[in-house]
Amino acid sequence: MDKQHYLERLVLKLETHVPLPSAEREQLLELPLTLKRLEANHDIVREGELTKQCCLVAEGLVCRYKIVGDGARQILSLHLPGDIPDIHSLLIERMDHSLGTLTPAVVGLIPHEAVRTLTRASYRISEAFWRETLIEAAIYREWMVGIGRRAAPSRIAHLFCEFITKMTAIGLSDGVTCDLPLTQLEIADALGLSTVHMNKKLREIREAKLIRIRANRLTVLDWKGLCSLAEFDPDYLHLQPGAAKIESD
Amino acid sequence: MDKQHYLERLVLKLETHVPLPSAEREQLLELPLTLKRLEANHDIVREGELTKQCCLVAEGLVCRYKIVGDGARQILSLHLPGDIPDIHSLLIERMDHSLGTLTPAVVGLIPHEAVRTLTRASYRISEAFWRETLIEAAIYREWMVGIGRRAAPSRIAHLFCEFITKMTAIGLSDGVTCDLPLTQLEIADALGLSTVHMNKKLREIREAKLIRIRANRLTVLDWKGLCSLAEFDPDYLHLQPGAAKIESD
DNA sequence: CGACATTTTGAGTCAGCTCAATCAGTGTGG
DNA sequence: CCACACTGATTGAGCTGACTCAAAATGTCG
Repeated sequence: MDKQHYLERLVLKLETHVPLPSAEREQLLELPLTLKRLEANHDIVREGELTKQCCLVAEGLVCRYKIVGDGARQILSLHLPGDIPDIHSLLIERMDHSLGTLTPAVVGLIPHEAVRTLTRASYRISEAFWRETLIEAAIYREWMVGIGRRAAPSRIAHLFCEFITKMTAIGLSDGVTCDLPLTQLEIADALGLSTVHMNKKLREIREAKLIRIRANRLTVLDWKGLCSLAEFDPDYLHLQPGAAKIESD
Repeated sequence: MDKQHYLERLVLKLETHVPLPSAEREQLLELPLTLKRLEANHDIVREGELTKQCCLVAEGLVCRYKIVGDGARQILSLHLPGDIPDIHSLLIERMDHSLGTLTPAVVGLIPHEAVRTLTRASYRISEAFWRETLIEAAIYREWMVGIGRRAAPSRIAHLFCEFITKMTAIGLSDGVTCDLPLTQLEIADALGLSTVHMNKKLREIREAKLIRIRANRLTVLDWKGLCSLAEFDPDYLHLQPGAAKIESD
């Protein structure tokens, strides 16, 4: 509801690595934001479109995806509140992929001009945004390794590790349990798997007592075991050096 | 040999989208560059290292890669002369992957401080670098789609389309033929395939008379056919709007 | 010519796929 | 409260693209 609150989440994220002087922080908090409430599975921007604004995820879960010739979808990234998944459109206006909601969501649209004014006036702000896009690229790399070189169970476990780590970092999880508003089809589309195979391997992970999933809620029963199956090492997320790491037991 | 020449290639690339004022161009051309000649298959930076400099590819072919637990390698990107593959280390010093040569190469090391001075003084320069990293992210996305959702022949064709398009963009190919200094093992590692399977599917593409490969040289025999197999649409490379596109026939 | 890297081929196996039901949960209208 | 519709999860039964292992053939280069 509260624009200020949503922008604060953005600032918090941007300050993960380097704190901003209060003048810069103020400017960010004054960014013009047009809030929009969206249904689940609603496209925010589509491949090919030219954009003059970018979108801050305020509530809900948003994903980036592409559809290939035979209709298969590859989900390329997941975006939690505080993210501006299309901040890149500031410099590359034509979208080479689509952005859509996975759950009912609230997004805040911000005109490029407003952001550009800030990034051009302050290298600290522009570096903070730039850094965010670099971390996203690091996540792409990790996903690529997973899709290209890891077996299905490992990939699935990796997604859970990453998801709960990111949720914990923004205060939406205690590191043990969190909402997981994804269908198995969506997880499969993110991992380059079929639903059926996903389902079978997911059951194995459940039966190995690594996690529990009930009513869109993920609970980690054995963090160490899950990380080990996933070969999960959170370094690539480049969270704050002193950030609360998820501890096992 | 000529530092000036290598930096000019960098500037040319940075100016692909927005031309730089001559003052900025001059500053870039005066960046301090320590040239280093490297063997093939030599690591430039390794995962986990902290860096105080970044590396301009001057000659040769460089790749980014990660090794997973069972020893498999995923090649994450290929870098041609004019690239600074680790420009991201300006803002994220710890490497979450390795960078190595695929051929004998010459790289020019540039201290972060020198680049930072320029990016902080000129938003045009910082935007140019930022944009390069965004285009690289777009390439990651396309690779992810390929690895996750395309069959082997299509993936292989896609790599050739992308490679020759990028080589053409920097003047190292006429759009029909170019050096391809990659072993089948390396191509397989970039595509998330095994060498054996790669080899068999590659033969099919050759037998379909789409390409010819001889002595590390790739020749496209049927550009339209190759693009169609690959579902290749060069938009994601975000080449200059007016850039010379490869035409069929 | 030898030594080594790379490519090619064959044979057998398996992870992951498709197709086709079935089952469970959640609404919705009557 | 029940019947129906719909979405998502689950299961079973093949099928096949891609993998591994192993060996042979072909380059390449000092």
